[in-house]
Amino acid sequence: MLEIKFVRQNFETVEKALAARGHSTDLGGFKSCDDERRAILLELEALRHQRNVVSDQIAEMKRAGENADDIVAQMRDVSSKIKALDKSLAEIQETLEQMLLGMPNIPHVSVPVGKDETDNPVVNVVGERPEFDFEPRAHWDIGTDLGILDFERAAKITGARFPLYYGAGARLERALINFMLDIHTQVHGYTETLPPFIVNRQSMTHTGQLPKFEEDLFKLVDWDYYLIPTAEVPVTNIHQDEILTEAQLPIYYTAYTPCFRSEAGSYGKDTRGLIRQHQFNKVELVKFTTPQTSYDELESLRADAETILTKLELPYQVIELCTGDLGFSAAKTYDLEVWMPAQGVYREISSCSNFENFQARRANIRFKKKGLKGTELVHTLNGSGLAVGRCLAAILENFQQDDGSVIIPPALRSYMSGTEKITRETG
RNA sequence: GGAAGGGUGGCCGAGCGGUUGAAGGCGGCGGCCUCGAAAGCCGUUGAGGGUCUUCAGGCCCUCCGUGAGUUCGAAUCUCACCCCUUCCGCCA
Repeated sequence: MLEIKFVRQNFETVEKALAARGHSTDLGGFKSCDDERRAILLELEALRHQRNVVSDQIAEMKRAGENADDIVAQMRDVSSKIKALDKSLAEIQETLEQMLLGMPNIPHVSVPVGKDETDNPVVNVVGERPEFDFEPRAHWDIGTDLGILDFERAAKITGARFPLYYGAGARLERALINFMLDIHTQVHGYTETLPPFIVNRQSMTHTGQLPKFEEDLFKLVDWDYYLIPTAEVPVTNIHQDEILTEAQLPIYYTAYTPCFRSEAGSYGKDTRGLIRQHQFNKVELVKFTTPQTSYDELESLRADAETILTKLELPYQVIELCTGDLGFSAAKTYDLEVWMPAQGVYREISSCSNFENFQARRANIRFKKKGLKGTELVHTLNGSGLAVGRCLAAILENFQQDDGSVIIPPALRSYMSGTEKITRETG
């Protein structure tokens, strides 16, 4: 959420920034609401002041044994006025709040201007794409033939876009999760967390999924609870309504969780394979930092995610999201895209973002500097480190052999009891 | 699900319907003492918003789980909800 004062004082900047995102906001409505709110507030505070002063008078008169019936009667009037104003203030405040909750973050100055994903510049290309002397097959064919993936039966159990793994496939997924968590905790200094997979409406609002993107979420019937679309939601909300000390920062968390997304509006997209599922596994990285360090922290967060791809020997590229493709809450985002030989394209496998204080303001996460008065909002960041299902898909495709088997990347073998290869027999 | 108790400032904890923004303690900060430190002593120390001012700061409003209500006046009374603890029942 943007600060109301900031929007008020930097109208043109905000308008321009939101336009660059392709966001249409009627800021005129905001202005009149904001003016009205302050007018009401002024009047209300004056009346409250009067009430406070006179109430003290009444107390004194009563103590002195005097009769205060006259002013008490007067105050009855003032009180009902206060009540009425209170109500209109609450209403206008709610309207204003909803407007602010619906406004996306302002892109960082370094973010390239563009209209959609075709304008995202490639920052870096890493690793050697594998050469095949045969036609590389898609991971869904490889996995199904090996007997480690079963999309048909998954559809019987639930429906389309759900995964079912067997044997070495299930084990590979688990190995990837453990591998990623171990690297991030033991090498990169993140604290492992295992958060709830279901969160309440407030948590979803804090990180920006609500109120605008309700249709992307799975909601529980009869509960105001939602299945998490990413660990970002529960983990960022760990510190909601807290005042941290500067010495505590930065805080690094990593979490494995399943993620649930309705994928509304993506019917017909990536209908086959593990790329777009309603349920998938992900290891997430989350940081809480001071405003001064957050952009350095974004670079190191991205490097932490890249480490996983490098160790797995998967070719990938780094792109920077342009203003038109940036997510709602993000000020700056890098995407990591892994090479998928069968499709001949790079596919997103990680998204690393700095939200600056956008989420912190919604979630009320602040910190205090030693010896100084007042508080400051922290900056929050997060990134996938990595999406596990897509990672498994990338391994199947990049490490596939002519005979339909798949080599296990060396870095993972110790997590697979030394298994070097998945074959039809071992699968 | 049944019964009881409780949610107060960074933390712990007191609080008669009217100088209680809130005693006391811890922690933090400043000072005294000391070669230095500890201990001890003294002082200081919440957040959000509005408004005035060149700044420092002044003035005002709000906040004692959340939301309604009673009252001239609510941390204090009433109701509903949420959360926590303990006991009983059930259960992975």
